[in-house]
Amino acid sequence: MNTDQLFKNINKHISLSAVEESHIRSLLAEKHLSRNDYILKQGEACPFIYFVNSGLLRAFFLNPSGKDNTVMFALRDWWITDMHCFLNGLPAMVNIQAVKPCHVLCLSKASLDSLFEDIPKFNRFFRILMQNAYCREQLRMIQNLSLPAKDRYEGFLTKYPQIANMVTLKQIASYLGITPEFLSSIRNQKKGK
Amino acid sequence: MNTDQLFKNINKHISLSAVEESHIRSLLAEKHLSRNDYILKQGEACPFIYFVNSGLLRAFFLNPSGKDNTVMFALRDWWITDMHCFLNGLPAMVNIQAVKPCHVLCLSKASLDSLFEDIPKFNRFFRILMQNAYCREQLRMIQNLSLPAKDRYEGFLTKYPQIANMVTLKQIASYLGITPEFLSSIRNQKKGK
DNA sequence: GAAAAAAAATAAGATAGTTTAAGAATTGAA
DNA sequence: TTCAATTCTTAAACTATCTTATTTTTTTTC
Repeated sequence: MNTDQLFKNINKHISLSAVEESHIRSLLAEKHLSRNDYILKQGEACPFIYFVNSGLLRAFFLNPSGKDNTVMFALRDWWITDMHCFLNGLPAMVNIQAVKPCHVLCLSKASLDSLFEDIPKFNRFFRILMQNAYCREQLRMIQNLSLPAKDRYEGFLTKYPQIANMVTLKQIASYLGITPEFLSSIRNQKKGK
Repeated sequence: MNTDQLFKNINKHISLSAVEESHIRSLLAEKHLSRNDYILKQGEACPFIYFVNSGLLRAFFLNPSGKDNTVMFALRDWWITDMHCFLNGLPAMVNIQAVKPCHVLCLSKASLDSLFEDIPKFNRFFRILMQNAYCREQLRMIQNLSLPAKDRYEGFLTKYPQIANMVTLKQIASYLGITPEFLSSIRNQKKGK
């Protein structure tokens, strides 16, 4: 199991001893996903948080009438889960699916809780993770509220150029909260200029 | 300085000794705000996080063309700041203004950092605060993307009935990302039924 | 490398939400 | 208590975005 990327990620914020690292390693499972595989489905239990070693995942919500809304993408070096349901032991609200073949490391809720107890500074690490996630989400909210679709699209291209290159127009539209047809027409306008 | 509410808030997640409580108390300042007073203005420094002892605050973003978007409200027992700018020492992106007269406790970034060092379990407390904030924001994002304005309005009334009673229609519209005129017409439709 | 499947483009008609503007109702400050 | 300011309502014209349907292009699979 390759955990280099993971510990590079964690050590950005706290420093772990070799013993602590190997303790964490003992709590992890790994999973290889093919394109389109699901690691989480709406309505099912959500006992894991995933660290992305490689590949690209997409979390999305299907509303009762089948409309697809992308909650987030996760590239290499990102953490992903349905946080609310993971933390509170609730059935998942969102689906998480591999957009590209993925290699992920899985940490269960029980293991995470044990880390908070056994390695107290892990609280600090996760606090920073949550701070960043909250700020990112808040910024997205401000932009969704204050900008028209075209500007949101340009913001997305600037902020996540790698992701923009790996996902379909449909998935970008679903992230921006517009229809693929409308995004297609936005692209077309831009070309015109 | 009345800190009962504050420690009730903190002790929901960690338990503090009397010594720790009085240490925290020594780091706090308090502030009384009249209606419409600002505790934060876009572009200015954002060195504090505020705990609301009483009253009601609103954080909002004014885009270049003057459109007002409400980022959050904060009632008694809530924490509020421009989190991204507070944590990273950046000029504020949002304004925070008293909707009703307020009594708030102020904690500086430097004091918060010192708490993370001196009372390590404070990391746990703040982690949980950030988890909740992130999940709340994510849920709001899903609803904004997947629901029409009328449903978002009903969701707001159900989730925050107290706030709905204390703020203007204009401010609710600004939170929902629609114009006051359109919210007024939604209200009118509902009355019709 | 060809057939099948999925994605993207295009276009016309429909709708949710905005803009502007004016009058009615509330609210706040003196 | 009154007056000025703000907020709320209403309505018509307008626009961004959606829906539906068809065609073209790209991708996947056998």
